[in-house]
Amino acid sequence: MDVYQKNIDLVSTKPHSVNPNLSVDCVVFGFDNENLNVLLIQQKKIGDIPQQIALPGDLVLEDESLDAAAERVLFELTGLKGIFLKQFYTFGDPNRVKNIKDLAWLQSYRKQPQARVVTVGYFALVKMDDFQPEASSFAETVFWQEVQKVPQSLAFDHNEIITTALESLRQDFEAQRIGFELLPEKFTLNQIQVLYEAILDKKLDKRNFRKKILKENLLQPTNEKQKNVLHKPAMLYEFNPA
Amino acid sequence: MDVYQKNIDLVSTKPHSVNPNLSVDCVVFGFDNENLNVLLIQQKKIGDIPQQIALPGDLVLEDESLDAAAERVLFELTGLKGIFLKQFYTFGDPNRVKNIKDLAWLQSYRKQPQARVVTVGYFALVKMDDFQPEASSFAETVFWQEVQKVPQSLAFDHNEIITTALESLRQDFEAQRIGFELLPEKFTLNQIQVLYEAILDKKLDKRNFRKKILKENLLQPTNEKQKNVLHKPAMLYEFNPA
DNA sequence: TCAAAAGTGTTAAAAGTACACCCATGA
DNA sequence: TCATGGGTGTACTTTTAACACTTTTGA
Repeated sequence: MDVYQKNIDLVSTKPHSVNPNLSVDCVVFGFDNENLNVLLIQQKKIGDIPQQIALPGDLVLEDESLDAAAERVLFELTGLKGIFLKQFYTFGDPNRVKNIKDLAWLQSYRKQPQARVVTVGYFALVKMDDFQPEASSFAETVFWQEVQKVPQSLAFDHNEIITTALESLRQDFEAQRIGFELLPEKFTLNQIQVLYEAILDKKLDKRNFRKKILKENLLQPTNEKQKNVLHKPAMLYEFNPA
Repeated sequence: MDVYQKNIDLVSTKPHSVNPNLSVDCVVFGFDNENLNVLLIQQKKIGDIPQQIALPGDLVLEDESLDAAAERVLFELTGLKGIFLKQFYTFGDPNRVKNIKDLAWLQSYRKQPQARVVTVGYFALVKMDDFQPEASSFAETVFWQEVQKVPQSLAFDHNEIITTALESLRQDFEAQRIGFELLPEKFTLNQIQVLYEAILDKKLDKRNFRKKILKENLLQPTNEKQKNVLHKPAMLYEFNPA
């Protein structure tokens, strides 16, 4: 049922005009069967100002929901779509886009570079080799960066946004059993363990981990094993939809 | 260390001007040793339009952080201060203030009644008798309403905001051991249990609950008992700061 | 003496934790 | 034959869950 069925149209702003005070930033975490990465862009070069590294993010359109804005902005900058993005926190320090390091970029890309911008943070978790990011719009390049190796000098307050997103990711991960989507169709138990260790950033006991994960009855063994490995080949499992 | 120490002042907006697109709404939960309540306001009467019930909330000032805005707005409408408010979600449906039922109020109180407004939700949990709310600004009255008895017809999307706030409250409550602050200085074990049951909205086993809560070593018995009760008087406990 | 809430223990099942050795493979 | 990661079981502790009767008080 549409709560707004009785609405009258009060919108006076032009369709597709941007709201200069409201943006979204997307923290897309990617797993490569080894490390947890985050998707970053390098801003296009402007004069002789050093190019900054940033999260994909941009202003929201006036007639667009926040969720839709996150999806659109991620697509425009990185070419990625079909990613489930979840809102996690809104960053509203009045000075968050007032640092001198960000001035040149703001003056080049924003009609109101002095405007206060509140940004709504979104995060997602994907399998890296399912997506081929391609830079466009004001992104010169797009790349995956290991979470532990993200430079401490991102544009705006993007380091803080990533830190907060990581906390939300871990909370969600411990609460629910998400994560199998991040593995190949067939995978070893050790691959899952590496995934869990990457996200939670701690070592887990092999035997206890296996007991726990198998007890959930979400995995079933295939009759295949690893090939061409320099050790005893591991059994391959698959996700059991049930 | 101040991240923004190198800032230059880029603000062109007038100090204390409001941002027409950004608001905060406060969901203050109160406990009266019996039920969980939520703090609501009744809007001031405008012509012959029915007065609506709403959450305390209003637009954010241009040079104000979101946290500060939540604190200020709550104070302006209800007189309450010194309450720890926690951000929980941002509501950004482009039509969330476009329902006809809200039109008269918007036209009376907003310079740009047609503006799209994104609202940042905050919640808090307090002991009801620590605070005496007093209506001011556009609130005609302020009152506590039992959570189960909140009318389904609040202004804007405030019913949805309360529902989401309740989920966040419960999540926080199960995760951490908050909640003792909501009781009188000396309290019975049953009072704590009633509090837990009110917040989590489910019955708990008396013996198991007592075992669990006492094992945490946060409570110590006083040598007082209830008086003038029509049954065996209960031992009074106090919070043990340690 | 009655009504009302206080107070109390046991058992069983489930979940978590710590820990060490043999196995299968390719080089 | 060696290096490498795969694979397995047990004992102990902690946590959770289910469940019923006696006690103390004021009316």
